[in-house]
Parts: sequence; C-alpha cells; structure tokens
Amino acid sequence: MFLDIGEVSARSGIKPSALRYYEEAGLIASVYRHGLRRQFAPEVLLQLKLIAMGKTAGFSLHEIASMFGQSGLKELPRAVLREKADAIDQQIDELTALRDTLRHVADCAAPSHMECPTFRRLVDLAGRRVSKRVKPALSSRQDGKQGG
Amino acid sequence: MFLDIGEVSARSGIKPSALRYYEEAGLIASVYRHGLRRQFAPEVLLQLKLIAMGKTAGFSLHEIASMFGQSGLKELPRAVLREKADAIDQQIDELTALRDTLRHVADCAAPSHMECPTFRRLVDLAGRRVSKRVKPALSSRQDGKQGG
DNA sequence: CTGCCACTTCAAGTTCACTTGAGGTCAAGC
DNA sequence: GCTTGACCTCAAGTGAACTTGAAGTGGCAG
Repeated sequence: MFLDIGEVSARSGIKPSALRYYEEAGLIASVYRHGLRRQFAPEVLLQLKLIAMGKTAGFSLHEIASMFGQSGLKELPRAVLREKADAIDQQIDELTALRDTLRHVADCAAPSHMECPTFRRLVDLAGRRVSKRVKPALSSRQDGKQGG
Repeated sequence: MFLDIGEVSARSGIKPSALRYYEEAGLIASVYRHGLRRQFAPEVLLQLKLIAMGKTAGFSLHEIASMFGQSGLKELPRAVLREKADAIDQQIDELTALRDTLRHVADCAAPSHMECPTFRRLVDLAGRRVSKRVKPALSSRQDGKQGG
C-alpha cells in the first residue's frame, strides 16, 4: 500500500537523497515510519510530477512549495496560483520567441545575423515582452533590482 | 560609439559584475580597452537579450555559449540550434500543461484535487510528455541518470 | 597637478539544489 | 542470533552563477 523511499525513487526517477531533501523543504511528506523507514502514499508520485513541472518552469523549490506545498493541495492561495499561471504565459511567449530565433538562425544564410532584419525583429520582439513583465518568474536576485 | 561597462549595465539591467563574469565565460566580448576600461560594441545589448532568453529557457551559460558564443553568431552549429529549438518546444508543452493545471487548481472547487479527474488528467498529460523527452533541456545531473 | 570616481583584478563568500560519505539502525532471511 | 542490505542522520562537499570586498589604476575636471 505505502511506498518506501527506494520504491518512490524507482518510480519517479528521483534519487532518495533528493526526496529527503524535498521532504525537508516541505514539498512532500511521508505518512509514517516503518522502523526508521519513511513510508510514502502513492499520491506522492503525482506531487513529484507537479514539482518536476514547476522546476521546468524555472520556479525555485520555495516557490513550488508556495504553489502546492506538502499539504497535498488542500488550501492554496488561488491568487498566487493565478499569478504564477500568468508568469508562465509570459515565459511561454519568451520561449516561443527564442525558439523562433533559434530556428531562424539555423536556417538563415546571412553572413552576419546582427544585420539580418528578421533576426533583429525576433530578438526585439522578445526583448519588448521581457521588459513588459510584471513579475520575474525566475528569481535571480538581479531581476527586480537595478531596474532596466 | 562604444559603451563602457556601466553604460551596458544601465541599458541591460545586468550588473557589471555579471557582465565581467559573462565575458570570462565567453558569452560576450569587449572590443578593446580604454585604459583599463572595457569598451563594448552596442551589439552586445542584443547578445545580452539572447542570453536572457536562454536563461529563461533554463539553459546553462555553457549551453548558451554553445548556441551563440561571443563569436557574434557567425559560425554556429545549425544542428545544435535545431535541437535546442526542439527542446524548447517540449518545454513549451510542459509549461502549457503546468499553466493549465495551475488555473484549474485555482478555479476548481473540489475539496481534494488528488481526486479531481480533471486535475489528474492534466498532470498525467504533462507527465507523459516529460517521459517522452529525448533530451533534458534543463541539466540537473539527476535527469538522465537512474532512468525512470 | 591633484583628487575623484568609475573602473580594474583577484580571492573569497553566498545561495540553491542537491550529492557524498561516515557511521548507525533495524526488519528479515538463513 | 547473526548477517545483510536498504534504509537512517548529519556534516561536509559540489557546481553554477553570481556578489562582495579589498586594494589598485587611470582619465578627466577643476
């Protein structure tokens, strides 16, 4: 019924050391101990998927915890979630621009991309979006200080 | 004509220390020195936008350098760029799923999300995409080892 | 010619997200 | 009842991406 850490690790592809780290960070929780051993509910696998998605989005573990902490998604600040969703929308726009730029650079025969108008337009477009951002999705202490 | 580091910092919103760090990492280059002071070509601002976009996408500085190193985008490995573009496509899918999940959680009135079929479907969908991934876009040493 | 101040270098410090290693525990199988 | 092996804790180490601090340099305004 319950999974011990090796099992969770095997099914999620996340090392036991990382799982313990997540537990300490309040991202997941074991339901009880069998002797020393943590026993996890199977739902933890779903939570770990969510965590992986959050990481892909560039959120810190702390931010992920604030979205769906170990509480098992019971009482979440809906406003925070909507904010994060908006931030992800912005990020998708940026990624789209980067992807298009990459594809353009890969295909464009121009000798210097810096002078290619298509290239400049692509980068510029993305740049504009970045500066329009309300809140930084990726938290390097740099963003938000020293404002551009 | 040329910009010194403070100017570049002011226009890009990136601290001088980070700019020096980027130079050492081979991401940007100054064209010459005026006394001690680095002089940058204005194009560096465009390059910095590209770097910012790459960071948003979760690429390491090393990977970003491999995409468009300080060379000024002259002779780039087109295959690598296309690969990265594909990776970004995958990432966009994941982010879309996460965003939809977040919005669902914010709106869903169910007492426990774990039992909400819409929720499970969303997470599951994303999970499937993740495991279909060819190459990890975000390089934590974990991904790729210990395969799930 | 003096002083200022934005720059310089270099070493060390910081945060995040883990990993590694040493030494210990305990349920189960022989 | 002893060994085995998967787990445990805790401290320290790692790598990425910077930041900070100390000590120095040099062009330009006054």
